[in-house]
Amino acid sequence: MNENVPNCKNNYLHKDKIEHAKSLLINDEDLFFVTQLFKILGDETRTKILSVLIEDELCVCDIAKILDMTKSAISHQLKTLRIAKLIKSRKIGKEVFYSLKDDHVFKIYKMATEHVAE
Amino acid sequence: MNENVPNCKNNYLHKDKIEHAKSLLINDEDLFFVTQLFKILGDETRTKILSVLIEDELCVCDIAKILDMTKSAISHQLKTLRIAKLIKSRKIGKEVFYSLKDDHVFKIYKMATEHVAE
DNA sequence: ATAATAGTTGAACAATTATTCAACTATTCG
DNA sequence: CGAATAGTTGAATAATTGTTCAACTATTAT
Repeated sequence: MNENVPNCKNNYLHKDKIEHAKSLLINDEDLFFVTQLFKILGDETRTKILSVLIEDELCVCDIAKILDMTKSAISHQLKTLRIAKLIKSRKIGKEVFYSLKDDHVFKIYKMATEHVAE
Repeated sequence: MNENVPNCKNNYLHKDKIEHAKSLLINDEDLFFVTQLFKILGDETRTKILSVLIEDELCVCDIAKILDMTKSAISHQLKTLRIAKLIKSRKIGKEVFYSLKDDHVFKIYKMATEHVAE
């Protein structure tokens, strides 16, 4: 099943190292949620949407205009962002206004930008 | 081309808002690099690899054993992480040891975990 | 009530990508 | 040298996913 098990003669040599590293392995629950979050942030359209919502709420149509994309495409991505609890919405008449749920995401972006800036 | 342009009667109403939001739109270069980084972090295998490299370098075979995956799969992902400059490698004999390049990534993870923890 | 508009939704399509497989290189050891 | 081992690589496959399209709901205005 796993080609590696019978090989790697140095197994005994690195054994302690491996055991210790195993204890550092991220647990399944954290892994799922953190990876999920990064997957959501790893899309250009969603990043753009979040960036224009920094200071104020916007309706779907506004966002579509700013990004020069269809309302449908934007709506799909807004749904993804809403399910991930990164944004929230409120309806006024026919319009639905979206805004950021908290500033955690921007701290993450800021940190990522710092990393990238090097 | 864009279904939205002729619609959205409230254009005049939200005009200032839209213009201001446009100025907040993340620029193309930052967008590319930040999204690229998050794409790389948005994979369970890569996240696991980074997590086991927190404290010490490991060879490909060690990582493969810890994650119970083939050396080939691990090697492919290590290459991705190396190209993204998240890890570095050094060769000793037949073995190639991989380690984190800096601790930026873990600050990002830490922040993401905090976000997720809510 | 009818028309117009804002937004949502599901299916289809296209593009991306993680893993597998097999073949390959490089290094060590007998 | 030849055998064994660590790791890499490219092609193929399978799964995921972002956008489009068309049809739909909900709200407003005439």
